[in-house]
Amino acid sequence: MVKFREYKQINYPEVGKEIRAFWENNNIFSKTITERSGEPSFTFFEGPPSANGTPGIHHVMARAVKDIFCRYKTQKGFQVKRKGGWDTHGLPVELQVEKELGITKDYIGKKISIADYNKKCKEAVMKFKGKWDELTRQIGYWVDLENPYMTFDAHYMESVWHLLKKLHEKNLLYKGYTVQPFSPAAGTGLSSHELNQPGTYQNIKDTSVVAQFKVKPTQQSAFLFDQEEEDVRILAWTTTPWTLPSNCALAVGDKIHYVKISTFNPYTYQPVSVILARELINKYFTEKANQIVLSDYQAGDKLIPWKLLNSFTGKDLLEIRYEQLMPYVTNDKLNEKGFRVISGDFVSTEDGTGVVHTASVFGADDFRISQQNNVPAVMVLDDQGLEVPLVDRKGCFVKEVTDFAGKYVREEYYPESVRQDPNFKPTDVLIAIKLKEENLAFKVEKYEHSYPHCWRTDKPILYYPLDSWFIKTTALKDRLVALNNTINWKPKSTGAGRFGNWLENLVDWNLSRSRYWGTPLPIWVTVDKSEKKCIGSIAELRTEVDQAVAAGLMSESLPENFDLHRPFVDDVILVSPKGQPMHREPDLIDVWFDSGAMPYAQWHYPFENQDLFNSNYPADFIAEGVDQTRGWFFTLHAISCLLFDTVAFKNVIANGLVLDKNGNKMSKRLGNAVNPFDVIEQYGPDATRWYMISNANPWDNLKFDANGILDVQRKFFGTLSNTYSFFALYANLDAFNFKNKAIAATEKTESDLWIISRLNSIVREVDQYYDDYEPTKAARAIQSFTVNDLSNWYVRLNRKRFWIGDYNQNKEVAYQTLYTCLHTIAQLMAPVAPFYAEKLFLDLNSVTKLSSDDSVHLAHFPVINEEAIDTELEARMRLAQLASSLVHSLRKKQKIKVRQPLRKILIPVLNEDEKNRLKKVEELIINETNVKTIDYLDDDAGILIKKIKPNFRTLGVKFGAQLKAITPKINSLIQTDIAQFENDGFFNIEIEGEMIELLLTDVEISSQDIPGWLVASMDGLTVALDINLSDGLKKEGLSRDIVNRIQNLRKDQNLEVQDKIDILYSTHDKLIKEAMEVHQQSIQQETQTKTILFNADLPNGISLDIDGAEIIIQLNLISYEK
RNA sequence: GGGCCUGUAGCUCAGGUGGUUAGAGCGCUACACUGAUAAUGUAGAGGUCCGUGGUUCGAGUCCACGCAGGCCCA
Repeated sequence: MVKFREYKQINYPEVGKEIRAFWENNNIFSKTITERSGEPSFTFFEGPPSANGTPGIHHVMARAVKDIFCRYKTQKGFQVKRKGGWDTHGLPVELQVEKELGITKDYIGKKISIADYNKKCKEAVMKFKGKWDELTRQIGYWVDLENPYMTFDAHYMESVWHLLKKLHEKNLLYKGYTVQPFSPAAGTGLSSHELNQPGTYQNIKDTSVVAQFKVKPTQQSAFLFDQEEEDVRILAWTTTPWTLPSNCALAVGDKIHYVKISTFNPYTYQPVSVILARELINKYFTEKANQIVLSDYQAGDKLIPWKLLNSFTGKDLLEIRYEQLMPYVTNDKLNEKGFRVISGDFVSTEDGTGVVHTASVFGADDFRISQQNNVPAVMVLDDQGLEVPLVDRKGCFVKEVTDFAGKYVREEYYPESVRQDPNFKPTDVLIAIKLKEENLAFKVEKYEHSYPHCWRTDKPILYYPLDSWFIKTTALKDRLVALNNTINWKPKSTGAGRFGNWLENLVDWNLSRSRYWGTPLPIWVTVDKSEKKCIGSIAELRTEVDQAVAAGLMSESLPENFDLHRPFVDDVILVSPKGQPMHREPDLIDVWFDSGAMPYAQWHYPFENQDLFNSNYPADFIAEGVDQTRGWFFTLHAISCLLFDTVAFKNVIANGLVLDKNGNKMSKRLGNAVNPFDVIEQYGPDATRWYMISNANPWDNLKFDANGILDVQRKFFGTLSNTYSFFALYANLDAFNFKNKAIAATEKTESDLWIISRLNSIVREVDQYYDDYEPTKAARAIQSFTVNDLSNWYVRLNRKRFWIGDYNQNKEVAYQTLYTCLHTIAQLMAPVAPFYAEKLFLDLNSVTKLSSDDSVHLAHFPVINEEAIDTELEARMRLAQLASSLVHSLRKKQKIKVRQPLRKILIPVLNEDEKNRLKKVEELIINETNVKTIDYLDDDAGILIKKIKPNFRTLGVKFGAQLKAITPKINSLIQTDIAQFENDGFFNIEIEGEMIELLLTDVEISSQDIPGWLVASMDGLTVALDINLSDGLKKEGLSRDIVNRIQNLRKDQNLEVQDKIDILYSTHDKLIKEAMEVHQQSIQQETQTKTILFNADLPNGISLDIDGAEIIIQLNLISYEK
């Protein structure tokens, strides 16, 4: 006879290990996929982590979320393929290798070959793969770890090349420039990482200029002109005067307040009206000077008078045109679209004038807002006819800037000897002098600030336009936005706000990276840049190389297993259609393109697996951290939209962060990082997952506190396993195995029907929540059902059914009902707590074999039995719970223990419906509260005291402002008023001399009190309790006390539940003796006693105290009889 | 500086479409229960719903401006 497994206590980490072994030994994960062959597929994309660091606790969270929906969809009958993946390229890997080798980027290609360097990178990137895989298995995240995609794999890279070629064919790949840190002295660009090296930022003194930009009178600027001939100028500040010839726009802050001030130029003494931020007035003008009348001013006066004329916001200034400040280079395009005021989100009023001079090619902000506002750059054509900026790569002005041609823009670039010359003047100073003379400068001064320097040469860097390859994402911006609107984002705001706004302000995707370890850009160009080729596959490259061999440019064909990485691909020279040699563009592509390409590259699409790809694209679901919004979420979306005109994913959860328990970010440096392995080892995977999911929505930040896991263990898992243990204990005693068919509903008790109704309601609810990607709500609903409905109500009410008497149908119904609930809970909780759910499922099935599935994760999601849902019954039961709770509270107040039976409860009812409802749950209330009868008090007698209160919802609509007067009137109605109101169905009251009519729907009437009774009420239900005790009731109460004492004795003597006993007793208390005699039968039944005999002399008996009276009991175990 | 999120009891969190007495669990205190027992029940204490204005008969909820924390971007 197989029995249900019984446990003394549950060791949750052990459950994790045991079930993991079960899964691995029985290939359950792969069965969940193979057994769903032919079913519709639900597609999930795994966002690839980088395995060059160890996993953190937040990965447990992220992976739990992914896992939940994959398991759920499998339950719902879908086939859910899940390929693991690794992000292997990129800067972090390079940096780690450089740290390990103790080298800098300068060494690469010199002291270490690129080949060796990349070999190191390849080794380093998978350093912690073992740890990742182990954690993945420990937390039960089911994903194919055996055949993951790797972004450095040749097949993967080939697919990436294919995508790039498709982009090229669609004319979405182009070469342009971005503004990046550049060191003219070293002749090289600097990465943001190099800029973050210590010592890079140094304080230097620069010549700063506040320049005057003359406003053109137009319709937009009309409000700035008080007189026709007024000289209105916008003041803009710069610490890099050498960029002023390249000025193309002025940036203001939309919300910043600006003013127009009438004054005189301090260098030319000419009258002028200047515009600057209101907050910065006293930086340029003194209060004292404001006292002076403008017309009193004489050229050369020290104090320059000023007068505030006008005030407005940045928004008002937008699109105003001004005259070019230093017109060395200009053209029609510039005159048409340049030299206007635009909005800059970075503009502040901390320094300068609140207006920022913008030279699009010499500042990162400048470049961005110029692009966004369609402002052209100030450029000239070089010898080859290519557009170049006004400063060359050595840091000198080009010849077109006639006054300063050939001069270094920063004095630090001059040799020391030149700078020592007493007559030497830096270019910035020369520019400042010129501006002063031409009435173009308002203020010139030295300004000390922190500025980045090149770590190689120790000279200041420039922000400079450098060549880059771009994907023209802006060309399909509208489509990107439109498709995004079809994606179901969790939470919504991340999709509409964070991601949506990002798409609205999209700039082209800069693909180029000047690095070593990554996917090389597959573009070859001729030296004169007139011809180019984009290669889309290895085969294509092979063909091209053969042609190059034929042309004598290459010595041999491409070898088998050619590595597409640098440096090998750099050595490939192709031949152009015109017979010119072609060299590869040296850049690598952005690693984000790698990961965004995973839907295609993971299957080596289109070279292999076209069917697999077609049936698994786009993804139904992905989930990653919210920090991926502009990372993976974007690259997936962009590639998919640009090349396939579809979304890459239909549903997405953007997780929040996992913080420490105080809400601080976890970091290894602060020592507050939580090691996930320790947590799993200590608390087990299920409680950890359940805690993370049930505590807060995944998209909210989680304050991780291990105490929370303990709570979850105690509250949810403890209660659930207790309930199972309770079931197993008695089911084993009665040899219950669910072999008889399910008993009909007509044979069930009210509470059986109720819990099954609740169960079905909860199945529906949980299904809905999972389907809506609301794991937190699902987990909370399951927990609430388990703890509140099943354990605290159903089991509590039905305890006796399980352990009293012989096996009968009533008992069997109870077993079946409880079994069904536990079994269903196992299925519902399986996505969130896969291990324990499995254990519960297996333990239950081991005896009954009701389910043919080997695993809860192979079973289908519970089917809702709509007929079992009885909302009326659920409402009744709430009423019973409420009534019981009220009686308990009355007992409590009177200090009458529950064991003492009471005669009667009186419940006032307002109508027949309410009475019938209560009658149906009468038994339950009686049992739960230990009273003999319930009487119902109709209102006919008129003795109920009623309470009336306004129904603001209806009154508010009808009377609005009069409510303030009506409310106290209603509250002050007396009993006879209420009775009349109820009788007539309406009631008139006088408000400010006006009669108004109230209807019954305008108020809520409830019974409040019964004169002369002990009452309690809540939510409209009132109960009254009769606390008079008859002798009979007292004896019955005593008999229960006696049972209690005997049970304690049994426990003290370590008797098993099923052991039978005989009892001898003696007492001098008359009432106790009578109680023993009157209730002998029930005492015997409850305590498994065969015979009870009175015996005055019990030397070995145990003396017990019952409310001050003594009883001596001797208890003998009857040897077990077959 | 911009976008987005969060702010409700000591802690973790609920609070469609505005409705007057703001809830739950944990923790705390007291009592009860004692064959689910490392469980359970009942009651109590605990709140300027981040602040300030506004809309409204009525605001935790709607609007505006702030403050604090966080993420991303600059």
